Amino acid sequence: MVRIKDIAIEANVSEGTVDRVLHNRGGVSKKTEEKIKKILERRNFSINPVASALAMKNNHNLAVLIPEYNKTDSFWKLPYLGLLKGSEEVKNIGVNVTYFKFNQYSPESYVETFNNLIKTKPKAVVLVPMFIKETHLIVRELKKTETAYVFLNVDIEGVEGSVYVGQDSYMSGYIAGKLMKLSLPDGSGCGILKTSTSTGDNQAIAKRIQGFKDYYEGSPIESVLYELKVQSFGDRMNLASSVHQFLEEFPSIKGLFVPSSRISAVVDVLSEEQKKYLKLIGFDNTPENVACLKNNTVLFLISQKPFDQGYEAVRIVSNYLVKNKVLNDKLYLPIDILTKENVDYNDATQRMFENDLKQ
Amino acid sequence: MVRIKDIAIEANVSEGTVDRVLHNRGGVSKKTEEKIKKILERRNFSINPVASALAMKNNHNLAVLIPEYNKTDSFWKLPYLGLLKGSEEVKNIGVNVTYFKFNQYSPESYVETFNNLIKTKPKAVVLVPMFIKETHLIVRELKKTETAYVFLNVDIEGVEGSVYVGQDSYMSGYIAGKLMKLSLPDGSGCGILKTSTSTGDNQAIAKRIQGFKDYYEGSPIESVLYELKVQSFGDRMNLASSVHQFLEEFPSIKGLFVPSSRISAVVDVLSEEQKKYLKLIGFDNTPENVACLKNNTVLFLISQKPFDQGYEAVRIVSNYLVKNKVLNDKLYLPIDILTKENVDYNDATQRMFENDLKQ
DNA sequence: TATAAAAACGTGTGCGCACACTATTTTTTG
DNA sequence: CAAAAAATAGTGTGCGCACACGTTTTTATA
Repeated sequence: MVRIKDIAIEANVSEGTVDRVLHNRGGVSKKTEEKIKKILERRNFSINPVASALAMKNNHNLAVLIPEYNKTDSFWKLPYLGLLKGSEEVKNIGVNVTYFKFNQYSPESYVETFNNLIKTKPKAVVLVPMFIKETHLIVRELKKTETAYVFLNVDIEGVEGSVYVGQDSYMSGYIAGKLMKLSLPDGSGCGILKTSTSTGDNQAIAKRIQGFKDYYEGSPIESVLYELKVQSFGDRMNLASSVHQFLEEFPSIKGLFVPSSRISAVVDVLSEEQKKYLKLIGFDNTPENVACLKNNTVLFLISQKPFDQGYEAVRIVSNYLVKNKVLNDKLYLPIDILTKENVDYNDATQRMFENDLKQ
Repeated sequence: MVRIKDIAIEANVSEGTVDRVLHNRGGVSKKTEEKIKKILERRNFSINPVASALAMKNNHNLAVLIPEYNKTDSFWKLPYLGLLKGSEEVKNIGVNVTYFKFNQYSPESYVETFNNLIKTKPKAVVLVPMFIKETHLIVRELKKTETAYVFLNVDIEGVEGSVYVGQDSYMSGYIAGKLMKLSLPDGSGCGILKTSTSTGDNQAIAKRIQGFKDYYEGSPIESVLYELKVQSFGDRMNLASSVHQFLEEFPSIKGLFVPSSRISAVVDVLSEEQKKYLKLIGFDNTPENVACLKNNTVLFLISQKPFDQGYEAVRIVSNYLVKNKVLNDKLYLPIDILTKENVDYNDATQRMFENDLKQ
C-alpha cells in the first residue's frame, strides 16, 4: 500500500505538498506538481478512503420522515427496515441517520413531526410525502434552508427538482395487465377491485389501474374489464357481499386485479370454488399476501420492493453528501413479479437483515 | 456519535479499560465490566468501523478467480462489474480486492491462474469453479492454507463446507415451466432446446431442465414436452435447419424453452410467422436477449442477476473478514422474471454503475 | 539593494480506535 | 506485616489522511 508519505519521500517534498497536489489546493509550483503527479501515476497511488473518512470527520446528519407502523398496518415496516440497513452501512462513511415518525392518517402529525425534524438542522432529508398540500410547504422550507431531500415510495408531481425513489406505478399496473391477460383464456372477463377511500393523497393506485387498463386496451385480443368499487377492505361482511354480487352479475369474469396491497382480504371472502377458477393478481409482499401466494390462491404479486426503497434512498442521499454524486430525479426500483416459487428468494435480503437485528 | 472516550469518562475509567471490555481481552474486574457494559448498552455504542479499520491496519486482501470476457462472449462481464462495485464499497472497511482471470474453456488456465493467485496469500477467495476435478484440488489447497472461499455463479456439489452465491438453478427452471404453461393454450406442446456441448462442468442447465420438466409433470393439465439437442448455438445454418425440422415434425409445439443464455440465437433463425405464434422463454439478460424481449419475440427471460451475484459475493466475504459474520452455505439470489416492460427497471443498478465507471 | 508581498513549501495536530507497555491496586505467601 | 505475585487499570503511540498554521524561498516594488 503506497502512502502519501511514500510519495513525498520519493519526490523529495513534504506530505503537505503532496496533499495539495492531490486535492488541487494550489500553492504548488508547476515543476513540482508535474513531478509529483508522475510519481502518483507510476506508483498507482490512490487515497486510502478509510483514513480519509476518519480525518474528514464526516459527520453528515440525515433525517428521515416516515409513517409509523403497527401490527394491523405493517406496510411501512419494510421501508423502515431498509432504511435501517442503509443507515448501518453509511456509518462507514460518516453519515448519521435519525428517524422521525408520523401518523399516516393525520396531516397535522405530518407537519408537526417535520417541524421537530427541521430543528435538528439535517444536511438532507428522506421523506414520504403523504399529503400534497403540506408537502409543498415542507419543500419550500427545505429549499429555503438548502437541505437536500428525496421522496420515498410516494411521488408528488409538480414539485420542481424533486428526487423520487420508488416504483413506477403506471408501469407496474401495465405489467399486471400483461400477466393477467396471459393467464386468462381468450375472451374471459376481468374485474378490478378498488376502494373509494385511499390513504392520504397517494395516487399510486390510480396510476396502477391506468396502466392495467392501457395494457388491456392495447392488446389485440378482445376482452372486457369490469370495475367494482368497494367501501373498505377492512369490513369483511360488506366486502364479501359486494364481491359475490359482482361475480354473479358478470359470470365471464375469470380474473381479479386488486391494485392495492389488500388482496389477501379479497381471498378471505372467496368461496373454495371461486379460489379455484379465479386468477388473482395483486400488490405487495405483506405476510398475508405472501401466504396467499403460497397456498395458490393468488397467482402473482407485484412487489414494490419496499425494503430496497428504504435502503437505496439512504444510500443515494449519503453518496450525495459524502461523494458529491448527483441525485437523479427518479430512481425507479425493479418491478418484481412474485410467484409462489420465487417469493422466498426475492425476500431473502430483508429476512437476513431481520435475523441479524434479532441477535 | 459516541466514542470510546465518552464511555470511559462516563464510567470513570480509562479508554484502555473500555477497550478491554469491548474486545473481551480480560483483565477487568467483574464490577467495572458490568458497569461499562451497561453504559455501552444505554448509550447504544458501536465501534466506529472506519477508525477501527484504520487502527487495525486492516489490509484484508481478497482474491477473485473469474473467467475473462470479450465481445463475443460477454456473459462474465456482469459478474465482474458487480465484483467491481462491491470492491469499491468494501474499500471503506479496509478490504482490498485483486482479480485473476482465466480462460473459461481451459482447465489448465484455470489451475495456472489459481497458482498465481495463491502466491499472493489472500485471506479469502471468490472463485467461479468451472471445472470439477480441478476445483477439488484447489479447494484442498485453500483448506490447507486456511483461506476462506466462496463459489460464485457455479455450484459444485460434494465439496464439504462450501459457500455458494448464485441462483437456484432447479427452481429457476421450475418457474420457467410455470410461466410457459401459463402462456400456452391447454394441450399445446412445448420444445426444449439444449446443446450437446456445454461449457466446463457446469450443471446449471441440466438442473434448469429438470425443474422445468418437474413443473410440467406436476401440473394437472395434460401437455407434451419435446426435446431437441442442437450441435451449437454458434453455427447458424445448422441451428436453423435443426429447429425448422423440429417444428415441422411436432406441429403442436407452441412454445420453446431455451435453458441456456443463447435464446437470441434461436430467435435469429425463426421465420416471422414462427416468431408470431411461438412463446419463447429463456435465460439471462445479455444485450442480445434483452433486444429480443423488447421486440416481442421473447416473452420472458429469467435473470440470474449476475451483477448482483458479484456484488454480494464480495460483500459477504468482506463482512466475514472484517466483522466475523458467518458465511452461510448458500446465498440464493432473487429469481427475476423479466418482461419487455420491466427489464429496464431491473437492470437499472448495473447501468448506473457502468455510467459511473465511464466518468 | 533593501524591503514588502506573494508564492511555495514544511510542520503539527487530531480524527477514533487497537494494542503494547507501564503504573497502580489488590491478593497471596512466607 | 512485608515482600512478591497477580489482577486490574492507565498511558502512549501509530494507523493514513486533511487541514490550519508557520516557515522559507522567490518575485515584485521602491
